Amino acid sequence: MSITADIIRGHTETIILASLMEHDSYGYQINKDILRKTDNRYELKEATLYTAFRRLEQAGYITTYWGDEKVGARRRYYSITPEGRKACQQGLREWNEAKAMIDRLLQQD
Amino acid sequence: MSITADIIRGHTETIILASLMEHDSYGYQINKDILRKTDNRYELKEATLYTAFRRLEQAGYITTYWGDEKVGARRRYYSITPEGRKACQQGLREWNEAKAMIDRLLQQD
DNA sequence: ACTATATACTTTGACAGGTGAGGTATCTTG
DNA sequence: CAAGATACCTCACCTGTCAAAGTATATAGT
Repeated sequence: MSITADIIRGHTETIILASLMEHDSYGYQINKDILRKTDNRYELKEATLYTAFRRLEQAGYITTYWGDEKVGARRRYYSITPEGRKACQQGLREWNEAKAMIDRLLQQD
Repeated sequence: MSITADIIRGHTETIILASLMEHDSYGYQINKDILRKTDNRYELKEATLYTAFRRLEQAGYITTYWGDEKVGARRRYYSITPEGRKACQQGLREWNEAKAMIDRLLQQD
């Protein structure tokens, strides 16, 4: 596992939820959005992405439906639920707390 | 695993190295330092701490020696090596990069 | 026509770090 | 003398990540 992935670990679900907060989307698109937002520095591995979707669905944080593409590959769209929105906000709060904590632990004083 | 632990995952080694950057120390003390620095909000589990020591030693980032306590339980002290200092600085750089990336991915825009 | 590339989703098995639970031993305090 | 703090260690298990493989459609280049 790359170091970056290990650092990201634990934020994957919140990152996906944050992306779905903007609008419904599908796996491939979400990953491309992540790639764009990070200036091509990071994207989730497919297996990681899709297993995260399963967990989020199981938790009731997202729902899913098939797109009605006439051309190209089929797309499975995901929609965030009210519980998912709460979980996203909670994840964001936890991130801010963890960030402050780690910053304090790593700063030389 | 607690949510916090999952977020911290991947920083454990850098946190320990950062602590040893200040001065040689031993497991129990390092953990108490972490607890103090985070206002009692976080400490490593013992198993996590000691397995991390083994990894860091194996990687050549720390060396170890027994303290010469006349009273009380024996203490195994750890000392950071030049390679460990480099790894700590590298870990700090990676943390700052990852932090900026996650911040961008989680911010609503 | 064929090849490569991009889009798009899925499953399987393995790996690595974190952790609960258990153990050992010493010292201090009530 | 029991309880709690100090101090260390190991094992088995869990969970998220990921490499690898597979399926299918569309497009661009040769």
